[in-house]
Formats: sequence, C-alpha cells, structure tokens
Amino acid sequence: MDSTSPDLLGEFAADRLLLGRSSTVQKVADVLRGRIAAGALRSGTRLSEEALGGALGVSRNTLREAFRVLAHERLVVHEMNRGVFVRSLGPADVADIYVTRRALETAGLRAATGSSRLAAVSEAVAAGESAARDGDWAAVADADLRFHRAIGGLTGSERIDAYLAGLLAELRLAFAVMADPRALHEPFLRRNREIAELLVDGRTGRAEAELIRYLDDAQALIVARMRQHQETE
Amino acid sequence: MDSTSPDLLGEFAADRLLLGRSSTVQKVADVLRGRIAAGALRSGTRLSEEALGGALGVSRNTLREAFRVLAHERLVVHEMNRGVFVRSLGPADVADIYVTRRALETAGLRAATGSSRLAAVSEAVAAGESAARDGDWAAVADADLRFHRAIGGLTGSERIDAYLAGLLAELRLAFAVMADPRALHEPFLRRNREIAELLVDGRTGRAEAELIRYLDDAQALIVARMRQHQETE
DNA sequence: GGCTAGGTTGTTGTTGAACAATTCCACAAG
DNA sequence: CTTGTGGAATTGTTCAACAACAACCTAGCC
Repeated sequence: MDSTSPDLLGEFAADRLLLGRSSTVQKVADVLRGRIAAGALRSGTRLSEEALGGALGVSRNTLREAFRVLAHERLVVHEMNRGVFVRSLGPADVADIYVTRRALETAGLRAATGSSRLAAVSEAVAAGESAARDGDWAAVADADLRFHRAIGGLTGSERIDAYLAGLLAELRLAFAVMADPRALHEPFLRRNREIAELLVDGRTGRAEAELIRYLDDAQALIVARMRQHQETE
Repeated sequence: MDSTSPDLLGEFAADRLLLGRSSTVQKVADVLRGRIAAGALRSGTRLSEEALGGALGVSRNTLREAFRVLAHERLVVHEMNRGVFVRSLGPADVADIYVTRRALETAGLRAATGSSRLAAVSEAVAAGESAARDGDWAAVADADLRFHRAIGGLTGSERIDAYLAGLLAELRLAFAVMADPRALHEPFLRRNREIAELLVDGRTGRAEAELIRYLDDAQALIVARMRQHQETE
C-alpha cells in the first residue's frame, strides 16, 4: 500500500502546535491566562505559590515556570522576594499599548492592497455583527479582538501577530475591571465595518486615517472609564 | 529635621530597576543571552540541563526557569521531551523580523518631529562613526543597535523599545554565524548619518523612504550571506 | 541488503521536601 | 511619631527521586 499522500501530511503538520500543547507548565499558564482575562483574578491580586499550587494540584516549581511566562507576557508582575501579582494597568500603560497598536495595525493597513488575508478581516466584522444581534457581548468582544489581529495579520508577520495578541490580552486587564462590555464594544461595530469596506475598496489611506481616529477614541474611552472606576473605589 | 525632599525621592525611584537585578534566574538568563549574542553558543546547540546546570553551578529547576524566559524571547527553542536548543534563523525568520522592524521604526520616524529624543539618535550615529575610526567593529555593531532602538524610541513607547530590543537580539543569531562584522556594518554608517540629519531637518517623509530602503538592503545582505554560509558548510 | 520490532540508555517532566534569605507585621522603646 | 526587634510567613534555590519519553542499538525477519 502506498504511504499517506504528501499533501494530507502537510495538513497534519499544521496541527503540530495544537498537539504540543501538553506540558503541565503550558496548561497552568493557559488556565491562569484565562482566569485573568475573564476577570476572575482581579488586578493586584497576589498569586501565592503554595495556595495556587495546592489548588491546581501542581508543584511549586512547575507553577514558578508558568509564572515566568506570564510575567514575560506582562499579565503578571514578579516582585523579588515578594511574589507575583496580577498586573494592574494605569492610564500610562493604556497610552503605551495604543501607541504600539497604532504602529502595528497601520502597518497592516499599508500592506492590505490585494492581500488574500482581507477575507479574515471581513469575517471578523461579520462575526461581530452576528454576535451583537444575538446580544452576546462576550462574543462581540472576541470578534473585535479577531478584527484587530486580522488587521495586523495583513502584514503576514508572525511576530506582529504575536505582539498584537499580547497587547490585546493586556488590555483585557483593563476591561475586566469595568462592567458593561456592551457600552465598550457596540459603538465600534459600525466603524469596524467601515474600515473593512474601505480596505476591500483599496482606499487604504482613508482606512488608515479612520483607524487612527478609532484607536484614539477607544483609548480615550478606556482611560475615562478607568478614572471613573478609580473614583468610585 | 525635614523629611527627604520629594523630588530627590523621585530620582531614587528610577533606580529601583537596577536594584532588583539579583535573582539567580535573571543572572543565568543574562549569561546565556550574552553567550548566544557573542556566538559562543552556535545555532542548533543543545543546552543540556544537567551539563549546563553543573557548569553554572545552579540547579536544574533554576535553569529551567531561565530557559522559559529565553524561549519567550525566541533566542532558544524548547522542544517537548527533547530539550532546548539555540535557535537557528532561516531566511523566512529574517524576513519576518524585518517586516516588524519596518513597522516599528517607521512609527518612530512619524513621531520624530520636534521630539526631544532626537538627541539619542544623533548620539548613536556619532558613537558609531567614532568606533569605526578606531576600527572597533564590535562597538560599531553596538552603536548600530543603539541607533535603531533610538529610532523606535522616538515613539516614547516602552513596549516598542522592548520589542525592538528583542528583534535586534534575535538578529544577532544570524550575525553570529558569519564573520566579518565590518562588511556588515560599514556600508550603513553613512546612511545612519543621512537619516539622522533628515530627521533633525524635519524631513520625516524622506527619512522614512530612506529607512525603508536601508532596511530592505540590510535584509537582502543578511539573507545573501546566510545562503552563502549554508553552501560552504 | 534493507526493514521492522523491541529493549536499553540517557534526558527531560514533574513532584516533594528541605533550608536559607527576605519581607511583613506587631509591638516595644526612645 | 519615628526607630529597633522579634517572630511568622513566603519566596528563592537546591537536591533527590521517579515517571515519561526519545534516540540509539541490536536482533530477527522477509
């Protein structure tokens, strides 16, 4: 019998990353990342090695390895001899993140012309609108993240995608603090579509101007909410 | 007696990062990072936990924590149940890095107008020329890195600076393979100065065009050398 | 010869316990 | 109200052990 066809093998090769997901350290990091994104672990919370290790059923050494990767992702802060804490974002951090987003996402727009990856952008827009119709605002938030990652993905750069994914994960630290995801994401649904349509029409200059205004507004909204939240505390 | 003046305290607060530099894990990561950048650890070398731990006088657990941070910096590849290896860069990696550099460094140029940080750019150019006059090509390479970090630094973003630093550290993986740093850096000394002067003159559009050509040429040079090196092997 | 099966060896993955170093808290003293 | 001084709790780091896995080697088979 002939061996498995080469192109079929190629498809499986793409799944290797999903398979390699074992390793207790990775799983622990995934769990903590999820808990932080979901807001279950509030900013500033101290992550005790003994308590967390006991709860998750892993040893302190394994947990510390997971802490190292989360610290490098800036989701957690490691203070020498004091422990690790869930990161808390200030307005300066948000400003820094948005400067970086502007740099990376506008690079995507400048690479958009004729890209085959534009489909992913449109798909994310459609998914967001569909979720909004269902009133599923968590799904809207997810689609919004996908939209922006897809814009960065227009560069075709694996690193830019990884950076953007990290930046958006950091921003969830700010989202988690404030309720009402609807007020946060609904106003941007229409603007997502607008930018996507400008892109498929090849009007990338105009799309870039719109995206920059979009990001400025989003940043201002988040900072305003942050200050408001800080007062009511 | 009055308490210490607030502004003086502020200066000390800036030194906190320098103090927290202990931690065996950090020191081990620093050592390995340095060895990799210097080319003492060639690409593909396997880093045995037992051997390295013994040589450095640290435990396997500590070493594994250091491996996690280096892996996140992409200087090292962690293969499950097989160990960690010094990363080896291919032309596709170099292309990816340069796409990202173009995105980040052009963002710096667009933020250059009237920035007080332009001084750091000019300083790096001068340092490079001075080192070239002395024939110290390692110092020229350092100054070149400083130049590009300073360009990204024009954005004022801490994250962009961190990303650029990481990308340039990755590139050293490619530099380490090939000898003759002079041929690699000398042609770009004049172009560094040209870009810096365009910047202080406020001609940022022209500077951006020059920088993009610069990066294209550098990428092509590195890829050419990589292929050449691969053949002679 | 070339290929497959199966055991051997060396390395990594993970755990648990131990001890030193450090921070934090409370409390006493000036 | 600031400055020492304990002691308790937590982190930093090491060590030893074992399971799990990958690479290598050998033997046997067609």
